[in-house]
Amino acid sequence: MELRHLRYFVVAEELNFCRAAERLRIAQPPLSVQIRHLEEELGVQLFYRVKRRITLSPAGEVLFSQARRLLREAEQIADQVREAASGKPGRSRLALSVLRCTTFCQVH
Amino acid sequence: MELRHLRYFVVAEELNFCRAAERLRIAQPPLSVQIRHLEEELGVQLFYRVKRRITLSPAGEVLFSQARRLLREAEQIADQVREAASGKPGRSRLALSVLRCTTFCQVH
DNA sequence: TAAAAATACTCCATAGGTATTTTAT
DNA sequence: ATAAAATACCTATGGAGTATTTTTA
Repeated sequence: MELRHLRYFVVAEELNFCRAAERLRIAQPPLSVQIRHLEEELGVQLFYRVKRRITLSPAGEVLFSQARRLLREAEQIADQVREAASGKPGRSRLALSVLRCTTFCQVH
Repeated sequence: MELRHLRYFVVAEELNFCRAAERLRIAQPPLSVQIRHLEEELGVQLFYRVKRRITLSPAGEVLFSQARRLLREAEQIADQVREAASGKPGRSRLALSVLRCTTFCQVH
């Protein structure tokens, strides 16, 4: 599983694959393929495909909220790293939130 | 940035690139290249390369702890999704911890 | 001399594109 | 007729390997 799969998945959730592909600036078939790869790797069906209409499966709903969170955290990490390199501690509310959450997770 | 970069990076941190590459079952040059790509994308130096000896930069240290956490969370997400698909709520301590942390992060 | 990182290629796996088919509006 | 997903096939980007160089211990 790569972040690319999750980036595609979270966009694909709220639209049909055609419009999602447009948003992602890729063609529709590659998007369908990547979603299928993700499903195969997880061993789980993420979308119900019924009559050329896609809807999220329960597992897909779990992945949607979690994937969105993970992608947001990945962005925050990149920001933190850049801040650390620029010398400034950069105590933004966002960065602090991440730090607090990290501590919370490590404790539990 | 992809999870692959972070997987390579966290292994590379604790060893020299040669031994890290062995652990990752890839050759040393591709590992060096991927680390460099990560540095280029972040626009940040992660390792000090002094006299063919590598050490973590401050930004690298930030990334190390955060990347380890993100990779762990990615694993937990995959587990959660598989559990959701298998029908069982699967209230493992790990899964609960993630859920709690998610709530915490979303609130703040 | 040995050991480790970087450089310069070569190769190939696979992400992404194009064309087409299928199916349900 | 239209629109959307899937299938088949092709292309090409870039990840990974091999060989070599550089540098330091």
